[in-house]
Amino acid sequence: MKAPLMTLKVEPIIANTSYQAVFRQLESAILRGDLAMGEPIPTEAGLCDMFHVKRTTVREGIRLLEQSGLVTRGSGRRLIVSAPDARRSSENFIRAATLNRVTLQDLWQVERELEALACRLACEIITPAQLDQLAQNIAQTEQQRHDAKAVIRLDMEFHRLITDAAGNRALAVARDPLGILLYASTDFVVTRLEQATERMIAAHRRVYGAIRANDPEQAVIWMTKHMDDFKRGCIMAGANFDDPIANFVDHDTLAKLLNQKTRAI
Amino acid sequence: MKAPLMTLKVEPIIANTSYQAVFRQLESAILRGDLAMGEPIPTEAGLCDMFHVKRTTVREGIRLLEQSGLVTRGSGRRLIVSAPDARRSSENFIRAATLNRVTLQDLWQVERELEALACRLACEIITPAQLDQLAQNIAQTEQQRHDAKAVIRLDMEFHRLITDAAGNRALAVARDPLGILLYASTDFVVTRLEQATERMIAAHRRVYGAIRANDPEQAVIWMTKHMDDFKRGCIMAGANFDDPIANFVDHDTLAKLLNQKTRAI
DNA sequence: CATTGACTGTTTGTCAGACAAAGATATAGA
DNA sequence: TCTATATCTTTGTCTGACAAACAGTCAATG
Repeated sequence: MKAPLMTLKVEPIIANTSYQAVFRQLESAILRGDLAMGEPIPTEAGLCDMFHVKRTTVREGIRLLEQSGLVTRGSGRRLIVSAPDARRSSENFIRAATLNRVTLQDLWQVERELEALACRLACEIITPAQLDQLAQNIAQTEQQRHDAKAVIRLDMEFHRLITDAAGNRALAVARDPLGILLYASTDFVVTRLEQATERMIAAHRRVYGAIRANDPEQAVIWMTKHMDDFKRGCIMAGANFDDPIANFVDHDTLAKLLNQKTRAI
Repeated sequence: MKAPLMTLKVEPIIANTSYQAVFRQLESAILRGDLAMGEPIPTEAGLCDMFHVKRTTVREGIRLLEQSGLVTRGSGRRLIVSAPDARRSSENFIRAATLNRVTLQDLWQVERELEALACRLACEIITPAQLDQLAQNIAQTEQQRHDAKAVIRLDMEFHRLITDAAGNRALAVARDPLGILLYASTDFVVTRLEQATERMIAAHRRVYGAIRANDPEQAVIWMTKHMDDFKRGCIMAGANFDDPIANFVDHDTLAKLLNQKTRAI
């Protein structure tokens, strides 16, 4: 009697609420380009008229829009249409990774590959200005080699500079959160192993040299060594690579890293 | 006169609203584990008491939480705490990629690398059951080789199966949206080039064989060939790889792909 | 003339209270 | 014990209101 119902293939009923409908329509309008980037969205009162719902409903829909990064707060109160930035993607990824028990190993494996790709791509198209930035980064790292926090920050920046130089926006979006999460758990490595910093600087110099010389193979080789070194350092410092990242990163650290300079992709 | 002000480094003032504060606190509670996964969040009335704000404010905060994927609708009306799933990450990435003018080339370069990584990782730990699924997928593709839509779907599934078999959650989250976007623009390749499907099937068979034989190198080689083939096919079919993906994918197609089977990560 | 300051209307953020409908729970009847 | 009904909770939406922040105008001031 009941059995047939179990075998019946049905789609779950999606109870669409009004505020979700408001969100979907505004989302479509933005993706379609009907709401121009940089322009403010209509006023709440205006949206009320358009959708024939009350302000409370409109506002709840706008909150969904806000959190998805399709509108941001400009100087005034009005919300202006904008493209979701890397920071928001990173936030999303970090939340998902933390709660889904992603391990340090998981992150590292992917990051290792993407860094290599970034090196390869960067070789061909890196600009002199970007090369300068890399050189400057290395110089700063050498100067502040005894300031663990500064070293971590500069290491993150080094990798981010290479990713930027690769000129691949998809890569930038994909790698950013990995880098943030991975390096958020680096501090104990740098602080506990004196040589770690020195090895890091040496590796950075090699990678820089290879990219400058437009030698993708060498760049990839050294970057990979650098990443392997990183893992070895973590393990020597007592990290279990199969532990979920939530074990390594406290939320304060993460929040600070996330709120660092945001780069438009 | 004005110059000094321009050089003064100041941070823009962020006017924190109450509903954002509600969101942040609930977010923290979830990430910290104070609100257990699978449990419903407190009722709106309860939250009003806790935060000393009115229901409208609480509700707007909850909308932010909802859109970030930290709560989902269960069977009832109550919102239950949950980890953001791959689908949500994909939605976010797709929005960001579309609006930031990510090109087909960008996507393809990253996807190519991640597919290779997935193959390498899958070799070591793939289960017999997962191998069976791959074999079954290939068989189905052969059967339905003349149904373009089915072929695309099965191709997507093939790559997803390999990613799953790689057992790396970070990889899964990173690759999923790339796959969706990339294959959302494949249909014209398959429909215009008769041989495309045949070459695809052949490549899939090779990759499957290599993974089954636990031969990472061969698996990567064939997967890479497969990806290169894909690009060549697109270009032969008239696609300009440097065009933003928005040019290739219409929103309806995308919506359908996104609403396909969601897999928990 | 450029700047400042006050005035005005608009828009947003928050509050207060209300009600219908959908779920959840309890209660009575088989 | 199980089922069906009644009752209570909770959510989604509406109504109306108000203070604070913002944009614009326009006169006063140096």
